[in-house]
Amino acid sequence: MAKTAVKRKKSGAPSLDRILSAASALFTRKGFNGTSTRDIAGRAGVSLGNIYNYFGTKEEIFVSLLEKREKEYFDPGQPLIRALTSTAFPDNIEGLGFAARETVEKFSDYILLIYVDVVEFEARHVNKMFARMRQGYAAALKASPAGRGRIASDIDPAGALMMVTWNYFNYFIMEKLFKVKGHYGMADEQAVKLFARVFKRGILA
Amino acid sequence: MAKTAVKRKKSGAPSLDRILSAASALFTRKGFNGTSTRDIAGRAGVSLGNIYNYFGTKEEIFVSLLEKREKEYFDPGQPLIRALTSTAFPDNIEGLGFAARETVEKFSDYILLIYVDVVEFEARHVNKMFARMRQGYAAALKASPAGRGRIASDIDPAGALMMVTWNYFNYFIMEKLFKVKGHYGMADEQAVKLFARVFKRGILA
DNA sequence: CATATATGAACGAGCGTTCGTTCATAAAGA
DNA sequence: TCTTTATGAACGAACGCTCGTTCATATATG
Repeated sequence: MAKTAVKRKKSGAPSLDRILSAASALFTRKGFNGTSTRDIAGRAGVSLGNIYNYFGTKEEIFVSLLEKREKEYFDPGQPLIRALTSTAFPDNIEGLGFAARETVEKFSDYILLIYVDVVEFEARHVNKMFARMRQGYAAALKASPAGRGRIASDIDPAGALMMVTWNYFNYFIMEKLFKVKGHYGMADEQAVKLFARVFKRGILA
Repeated sequence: MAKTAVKRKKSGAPSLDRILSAASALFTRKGFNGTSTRDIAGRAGVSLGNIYNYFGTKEEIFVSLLEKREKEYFDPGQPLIRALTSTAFPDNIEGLGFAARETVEKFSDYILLIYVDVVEFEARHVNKMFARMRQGYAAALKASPAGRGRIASDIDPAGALMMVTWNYFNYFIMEKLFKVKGHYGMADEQAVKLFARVFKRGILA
C-alpha cells in the first residue's frame, strides 16, 4: 500500500501544480497548438484523462498560467518594485536596469506565454494586463522615496519611468529570449551604463 | 477548351505567391502549428497536394516567408533607412519615430512571424538576422548626412541610434500588435515628442 | 463506506505528406 | 505542318498517424 501511494503521488506536488508546470515548459517552447495534452500529461506524470479533472479545456490551462504569472508579476516583492521603493527615480536608473535583467530572468516563461497569446489568441488574454501597467508605474513613483536628482519640468515622470524600464526590458528580452548575444556590440554592464547615461543627460553634446 | 484553361489558373497570381500570402496571413494569426496545410490551401485557392509542388514541407513555407520579408526589411527604400539618409542623426529623432511607426505598420506580419519563430522554433531561424542589424545601423550612420546636433563624445553613436529606434519600435509594437491603445497615457504624436525630448537632453533638470 | 483522484481505452476529428491521375502546353519527331 | 511524346502544374483520395476530449472503471483517502 505504501508502495502504491508513492507511485501515485510523484514528488509530493499536487497534480494541478505539476500540470501547470509541465504546460508552462511546453507552451513556452512549442506554442499552444504545438503542445499536445499528451505531452503535458506525460511531462506532469499524470494520465491524459486526469487533466480534465482539473481543467475543462486545454485553453483553460493556458489562461490559468497567464493569470497565475500575472499575479506574481505584480507582487510587491518583485525586483522592479523593490528597485523603485529603495531608491528614488531618476537616481536609480542603473538599479532599474539590473532589476529589469532579474525580472526578465525570472519571468522569461511569462514573457514567452505573452507572445504565444499575441500570436495564437490575437492578444485576447493579455491586453488588459498591459493597460494596468501604467497605473502600476504611477503608483510606484508615488511610493518612491525623495532623491537628489530632479526630473525636468516638461517631462511626465510616469512616462519617463516607463520609457526607461521598457528600454531595459527590451534589451534583455532580445539578449535572452531572442538569443541575440551582444546585439549592441557590448557587454550587459556596459549597455546598462550607456542607457543610463543617455537617459540622464541625453545624446546631445 | 478555353473554359477549362481558365478554371485551372485562378486569378492570375502565380500559385506560389498565393500560397505564401495565405500562409503569412494564417501563421501570423494562429501560429505555425495552429495553421494546417488545408487552411493554407483553401485560402490560397489551390489543392492540398499542389502545395508540395512548391514546398517540400510546411516548415519550408515558413522559412521562405521569413527570408522574403527579411530581404524586404533590409531594402534601402524602407522607411527607416530613408529617414536616416535624408536627415542627420540626432537631428532626426522625431523623424525616426514616425519612420518606426511606418515600419511597424508595414512589417507587422514579419514581426509576428518573428515571435512565432522565437516560441515555436526557439528563435532558430531569426537570431542571425538580428546579429546583422547592428552592422546595418553603423552603415546607415556612415551614409547619413552631417548635421547640426553633435553626439556627446562619451556615447557610442551606433548604440545611441539603436536605442532610439528600438524604443520607438517597441512603443508602436505594443500599440499595434499587443493591442494596447495609449499605454503611455498619451497620443502617438505626444509619445514621439516625449521620447525625442528625453533622448536629446535627458531626464535630469 | 462515500468521496475524491486517477486511469486508459475509445471516439470522432484533424494532421502533414504521398501518390496516381488528369490536363494544358511545350518540345520533338516524322 | 501535323502528330506524338514529354513535362510540369494541379487535383483529390488515401495513408498512417496525432489530436482534444469523454467516460466507465479502478484506486486512494478520510
